[in-house]
Amino acid sequence: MRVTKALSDSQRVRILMMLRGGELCVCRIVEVLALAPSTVSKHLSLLNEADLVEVRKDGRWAYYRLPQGDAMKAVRPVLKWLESALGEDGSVLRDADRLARVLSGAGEGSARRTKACPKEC
Amino acid sequence: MRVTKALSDSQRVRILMMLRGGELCVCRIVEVLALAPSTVSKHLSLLNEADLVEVRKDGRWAYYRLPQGDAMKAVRPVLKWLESALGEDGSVLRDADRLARVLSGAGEGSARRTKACPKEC
DNA sequence: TGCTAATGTCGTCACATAACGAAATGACAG
DNA sequence: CTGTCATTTCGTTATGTGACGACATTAGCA
Repeated sequence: MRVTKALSDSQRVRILMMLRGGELCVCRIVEVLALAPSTVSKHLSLLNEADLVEVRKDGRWAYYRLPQGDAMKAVRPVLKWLESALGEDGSVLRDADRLARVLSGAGEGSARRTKACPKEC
Repeated sequence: MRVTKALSDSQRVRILMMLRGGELCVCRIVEVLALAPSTVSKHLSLLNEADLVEVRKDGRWAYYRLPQGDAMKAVRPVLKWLESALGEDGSVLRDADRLARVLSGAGEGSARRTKACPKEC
Protein backbone atom coordinates (compact mmCIF):
# COMPACT_ATOMS: atom_id res chain seq x y z
CA MET A 1 0.00 0.00 0.00
CA ARG A 2 2.91 2.37 0.50
CA VAL A 3 3.38 2.68 -3.24
CA THR A 4 -0.26 3.27 -4.10
CA LYS A 5 -0.60 5.76 -1.26
CA ALA A 6 2.48 7.57 -2.50
CA LEU A 7 0.97 7.76 -5.96
CA SER A 8 -2.37 9.01 -4.70
CA ASP A 9 -1.20 12.61 -4.38
CA SER A 10 -0.89 14.76 -7.47
CA GLN A 11 2.15 16.71 -6.27
CA ARG A 12 4.07 13.48 -5.80
CA VAL A 13 3.09 12.31 -9.25
CA ARG A 14 4.27 15.63 -10.63
CA ILE A 15 7.62 15.07 -8.95
CA LEU A 16 7.98 11.61 -10.44
CA MET A 17 7.23 12.90 -13.90
CA MET A 18 9.77 15.68 -13.51
CA LEU A 19 12.42 13.18 -12.51
CA ARG A 20 12.09 11.32 -15.80
CA GLY A 21 14.64 13.72 -17.24
CA GLY A 22 17.24 12.87 -14.60
CA GLU A 23 18.09 13.74 -11.03
CA LEU A 24 17.06 17.07 -9.58
CA CYS A 25 18.07 19.14 -6.60
CA VAL A 26 15.32 19.73 -4.04
CA CYS A 27 15.47 23.45 -4.59
CA ARG A 28 14.53 23.08 -8.25
CA ILE A 29 11.58 20.91 -7.43
CA VAL A 30 10.52 23.52 -4.92
CA GLU A 31 10.77 26.16 -7.59
CA VAL A 32 8.67 24.25 -10.10
CA LEU A 33 5.99 23.08 -7.69
CA ALA A 34 5.85 26.45 -5.95
CA LEU A 35 5.35 24.85 -2.55
CA ALA A 36 7.14 25.44 0.75
CA PRO A 37 10.47 23.56 0.99
CA SER A 38 9.26 21.66 4.02
CA THR A 39 6.24 20.43 2.11
CA VAL A 40 8.32 19.24 -0.82
CA SER A 41 10.72 17.54 1.55
CA LYS A 42 7.87 15.60 3.09
CA HIS A 43 6.64 14.48 -0.32
CA LEU A 44 10.13 13.36 -1.27
CA SER A 45 10.55 11.37 1.90
CA LEU A 46 7.24 9.61 1.27
CA LEU A 47 8.31 8.77 -2.27
CA ASN A 48 11.58 7.52 -0.88
CA GLU A 49 9.90 5.27 1.67
CA ALA A 50 7.86 3.78 -1.15
CA ASP A 51 11.10 3.16 -3.06
CA LEU A 52 9.88 5.31 -5.90
CA VAL A 53 12.91 7.60 -5.73
CA GLU A 54 16.50 7.50 -4.53
CA VAL A 55 18.52 10.24 -2.86
CA ARG A 56 22.08 11.25 -3.47
CA LYS A 57 23.44 13.68 -0.94
CA ASP A 58 26.25 15.88 -2.02
CA GLY A 59 27.45 18.50 0.38
CA ARG A 60 24.52 20.58 1.46
CA TRP A 61 22.43 19.51 -1.48
CA ALA A 62 20.17 16.52 -1.97
CA TYR A 63 19.56 15.18 -5.43
CA TYR A 64 16.56 12.94 -5.99
CA ARG A 65 16.17 10.58 -8.94
CA LEU A 66 14.15 7.64 -10.13
CA PRO A 67 15.46 4.30 -8.86
CA GLN A 68 18.47 2.89 -10.68
CA GLY A 69 19.63 -0.68 -11.13
CA ASP A 70 17.63 -3.43 -9.48
CA ALA A 71 15.23 -1.07 -7.76
CA MET A 72 14.34 0.35 -11.14
CA LYS A 73 13.05 -3.03 -12.29
CA ALA A 74 10.44 -3.10 -9.56
CA VAL A 75 9.26 0.42 -10.28
CA ARG A 76 9.46 0.48 -14.05
CA PRO A 77 5.98 -0.96 -14.76
CA VAL A 78 4.37 1.58 -12.48
CA LEU A 79 6.20 4.47 -14.12
CA LYS A 80 5.37 3.19 -17.57
CA TRP A 81 1.73 3.01 -16.67
CA LEU A 82 1.75 6.46 -15.06
CA GLU A 83 3.37 7.86 -18.15
CA SER A 84 0.80 6.39 -20.48
CA ALA A 85 -2.06 7.34 -18.19
CA LEU A 86 -1.17 10.99 -17.73
CA GLY A 87 2.15 11.60 -19.45
CA GLU A 88 0.61 14.34 -21.52
CA ASP A 89 -1.48 15.70 -18.73
CA GLY A 90 -1.82 19.47 -18.50
CA SER A 91 0.04 20.07 -15.24
CA VAL A 92 2.78 17.63 -16.23
CA LEU A 93 3.40 19.50 -19.46
CA ARG A 94 3.38 22.82 -17.66
CA ASP A 95 5.88 21.47 -15.13
CA ALA A 96 8.20 20.29 -17.88
CA ASP A 97 8.07 23.76 -19.32
CA ARG A 98 8.75 25.48 -16.06
CA LEU A 99 11.51 23.02 -15.25
CA ALA A 100 13.25 23.76 -18.56
CA ARG A 101 13.13 27.44 -17.78
CA VAL A 102 14.46 26.87 -14.27
CA LEU A 103 17.28 24.69 -15.52
CA SER A 104 18.33 27.18 -18.15
CA GLY A 105 18.55 29.83 -15.45
CA ALA A 106 15.93 32.18 -16.81
CA GLY A 107 14.65 35.00 -14.64
CA GLU A 108 17.92 35.43 -12.74
CA GLY A 109 20.42 38.26 -12.82
CA SER A 110 23.31 36.48 -14.44
CA ALA A 111 24.09 33.34 -16.38
CA ARG A 112 24.88 30.81 -13.72
CA ARG A 113 23.79 27.26 -13.07
CA THR A 114 25.51 25.23 -15.70
CA LYS A 115 23.98 21.89 -14.88
CA ALA A 116 23.88 21.00 -11.21
CA CYS A 117 22.64 23.14 -8.36
CA PRO A 118 25.99 24.78 -7.41
CA LYS A 119 26.83 27.58 -7.96
CA GLU A 120 23.81 29.46 -6.77
CA CYS A 121 20.90 27.21 -6.10
CA MET B 1 -5.55 10.64 -10.38
CA ARG B 2 -8.87 8.90 -10.02
CA VAL B 3 -7.25 5.53 -10.53
CA THR B 4 -4.37 6.06 -8.14
CA LYS B 5 -6.72 7.48 -5.52
CA ALA B 6 -8.97 4.46 -5.96
CA LEU B 7 -6.00 2.17 -5.43
CA SER B 8 -4.79 4.03 -2.36
CA ASP B 9 -7.26 2.34 -0.02
CA SER B 10 -6.61 -1.19 1.16
CA GLN B 11 -10.26 -2.23 1.22
CA ARG B 12 -10.62 -1.30 -2.43
CA VAL B 13 -7.51 -3.25 -3.33
CA ARG B 14 -8.92 -6.22 -1.43
CA ILE B 15 -12.07 -5.96 -3.53
CA LEU B 16 -10.12 -5.90 -6.79
CA MET B 17 -8.16 -8.96 -5.74
CA MET B 18 -11.33 -10.81 -4.84
CA LEU B 19 -12.80 -10.05 -8.24
CA ARG B 20 -9.97 -11.84 -10.02
CA GLY B 21 -11.98 -15.02 -9.64
CA GLY B 22 -14.99 -13.58 -11.44
CA GLU B 23 -17.98 -11.37 -10.72
CA LEU B 24 -19.37 -11.12 -7.22
CA CYS B 25 -22.60 -9.95 -5.68
CA VAL B 26 -22.27 -6.97 -3.35
CA CYS B 27 -23.56 -9.00 -0.44
CA ARG B 28 -20.70 -11.44 -0.70
CA ILE B 29 -18.13 -8.69 -0.75
CA VAL B 30 -19.82 -7.28 2.31
CA GLU B 31 -19.57 -10.63 3.99
CA VAL B 32 -15.88 -11.08 3.26
CA LEU B 33 -14.80 -7.55 4.11
CA ALA B 34 -17.03 -7.43 7.18
CA LEU B 35 -17.94 -3.80 6.59
CA ALA B 36 -21.29 -2.04 6.53
CA PRO B 37 -23.09 -2.44 3.19
CA SER B 38 -23.16 1.30 2.69
CA THR B 39 -19.39 1.46 3.11
CA VAL B 40 -18.81 -1.29 0.57
CA SER B 41 -21.21 0.37 -1.82
CA LYS B 42 -19.21 3.57 -1.62
CA HIS B 43 -15.97 1.74 -2.31
CA LEU B 44 -17.52 0.01 -5.30
CA SER B 45 -18.81 3.25 -6.73
CA LEU B 46 -15.34 4.79 -6.43
CA LEU B 47 -13.80 1.80 -8.19
CA ASN B 48 -16.47 2.13 -10.84
CA GLU B 49 -15.75 5.82 -11.41
CA ALA B 50 -12.11 4.95 -11.87
CA ASP B 51 -13.14 2.32 -14.44
CA LEU B 52 -11.51 -0.37 -12.37
CA VAL B 53 -14.72 -2.41 -12.17
CA GLU B 54 -17.97 -2.86 -14.08
CA VAL B 55 -21.48 -3.43 -12.73
CA ARG B 56 -24.10 -5.80 -13.98
CA LYS B 57 -27.49 -5.29 -12.40
CA ASP B 58 -29.80 -8.24 -12.26
CA GLY B 59 -33.06 -7.83 -10.43
CA ARG B 60 -32.34 -6.57 -6.96
CA TRP B 61 -28.74 -7.66 -7.10
CA ALA B 62 -25.66 -5.94 -8.39
CA TYR B 63 -22.74 -7.97 -9.60
CA TYR B 64 -19.35 -6.31 -9.87
CA ARG B 65 -16.48 -7.58 -11.97
CA LEU B 66 -13.17 -6.53 -13.43
CA PRO B 67 -13.50 -4.66 -16.72
CA GLN B 68 -14.10 -6.78 -19.79
CA GLY B 69 -13.26 -6.15 -23.43
CA ASP B 70 -11.61 -2.86 -24.33
CA ALA B 71 -11.78 -1.45 -20.83
CA MET B 72 -9.82 -4.44 -19.64
CA LYS B 73 -6.90 -3.46 -21.84
CA ALA B 74 -6.49 -0.14 -20.07
CA VAL B 75 -6.64 -1.69 -16.63
CA ARG B 76 -4.71 -4.87 -17.20
CA PRO B 77 -1.21 -3.46 -16.53
CA VAL B 78 -2.35 -1.99 -13.25
CA LEU B 79 -3.90 -5.24 -12.12
CA LYS B 80 -0.85 -7.20 -13.19
CA TRP B 81 1.36 -4.93 -11.17
CA LEU B 82 -0.94 -5.03 -8.15
CA GLU B 83 -0.96 -8.79 -8.32
CA SER B 84 2.80 -9.04 -8.41
CA ALA B 85 3.21 -6.39 -5.72
CA LEU B 86 0.83 -7.89 -3.18
CA GLY B 87 -0.90 -10.85 -4.77
CA GLU B 88 0.29 -13.07 -1.98
CA ASP B 89 -0.27 -10.53 0.72
CA GLY B 90 -1.65 -11.75 4.02
CA SER B 91 -5.05 -10.09 3.93
CA VAL B 92 -5.52 -11.00 0.27
CA LEU B 93 -4.91 -14.65 1.00
CA ARG B 94 -7.24 -14.55 3.99
CA ASP B 95 -9.91 -12.93 1.84
CA ALA B 96 -9.61 -15.64 -0.80
CA ASP B 97 -10.10 -18.17 1.93
CA ARG B 98 -13.11 -16.48 3.41
CA LEU B 99 -14.57 -15.95 -0.03
CA ALA B 100 -14.29 -19.63 -0.85
CA ARG B 101 -16.11 -20.46 2.35
CA VAL B 102 -18.81 -17.89 1.63
CA LEU B 103 -19.30 -19.16 -1.91
CA SER B 104 -19.60 -22.76 -0.77
CA GLY B 105 -22.28 -21.71 1.67
CA ALA B 106 -20.54 -22.75 4.87
CA GLY B 107 -21.90 -21.64 8.21
CA GLU B 108 -25.50 -21.56 7.06
CA GLY B 109 -28.42 -23.69 8.11
CA SER B 110 -29.00 -25.50 4.86
CA ALA B 111 -27.27 -26.13 1.58
CA ARG B 112 -28.29 -23.24 -0.58
CA ARG B 113 -26.42 -20.87 -2.85
CA THR B 114 -25.46 -22.93 -5.81
CA LYS B 115 -23.44 -20.33 -7.67
CA ALA B 116 -25.04 -16.91 -7.90
CA CYS B 117 -26.53 -14.90 -5.09
CA PRO B 118 -30.15 -16.13 -5.40
CA LYS B 119 -31.59 -18.01 -3.60
CA GLU B 120 -30.76 -16.56 -0.25
CA CYS B 121 -28.12 -13.91 -0.50
C1' DT C 1 -51.61 -3.00 -3.38
C1' DG C 2 -48.46 -3.32 0.24
C1' DC C 3 -44.01 -6.04 2.24
C1' DT C 4 -39.50 -7.40 2.30
C1' DA C 5 -34.84 -7.33 0.91
C1' DA C 6 -30.56 -5.54 -1.67
C1' DT C 7 -28.24 -1.37 -3.01
C1' DG C 8 -27.34 3.27 -3.07
C1' DT C 9 -27.39 8.12 -1.05
C1' DC C 10 -26.85 11.37 2.68
C1' DG C 11 -25.31 13.32 7.02
C1' DT C 12 -22.13 12.81 10.67
C1' DC C 13 -18.02 11.72 13.21
C1' DA C 14 -13.23 10.32 13.83
C1' DC C 15 -9.00 10.19 11.89
C1' DA C 16 -5.54 10.79 8.08
C1' DT C 17 -2.95 13.99 5.55
C1' DA C 18 -1.29 18.26 2.90
C1' DA C 19 0.08 22.69 3.69
C1' DC C 20 2.59 26.19 6.24
C1' DG C 21 6.06 28.46 9.44
C1' DA C 22 9.43 27.83 13.11
C1' DA C 23 13.16 25.54 14.68
C1' DA C 24 16.69 21.64 14.34
C1' DT C 25 20.23 19.45 11.53
C1' DG C 26 24.31 19.12 8.79
C1' DA C 27 27.85 21.07 5.60
C1' DC C 28 30.66 24.45 3.95
C1' DA C 29 33.08 29.25 4.27
C1' DG C 30 35.42 32.42 6.81
C1' DC D 1 34.39 28.32 16.42
C1' DT D 2 30.70 30.94 14.18
C1' DG D 3 27.65 32.16 10.62
C1' DT D 4 25.04 30.86 6.58
C1' DC D 5 22.45 28.12 3.65
C1' DA D 6 19.94 23.72 1.90
C1' DT D 7 17.31 20.48 3.78
C1' DT D 8 14.70 18.09 7.23
C1' DT D 9 11.81 17.67 11.39
C1' DC D 10 8.11 19.26 14.27
C1' DG D 11 3.76 21.35 15.65
C1' DT D 12 -0.48 23.40 14.01
C1' DT D 13 -4.38 24.02 11.08
C1' DA D 14 -7.63 23.12 7.32
C1' DT D 15 -9.31 19.89 4.34
C1' DG D 16 -10.02 15.10 2.68
C1' DT D 17 -11.66 10.49 3.54
C1' DG D 18 -13.40 6.04 5.69
C1' DA D 19 -16.63 4.34 8.65
C1' DC D 20 -21.27 4.05 10.35
C1' DG D 21 -26.47 4.47 10.72
C1' DA D 22 -30.71 6.35 8.91
C1' DC D 23 -33.23 6.86 5.04
C1' DA D 24 -34.44 6.60 -0.11
C1' DT D 25 -34.91 3.61 -3.98
C1' DT D 26 -36.07 -0.29 -6.58
C1' DA D 27 -37.32 -5.19 -7.61
C1' DG D 28 -39.62 -9.12 -6.68
C1' DC D 29 -43.30 -11.50 -3.96
C1' DA D 30 -47.69 -12.26 -1.30
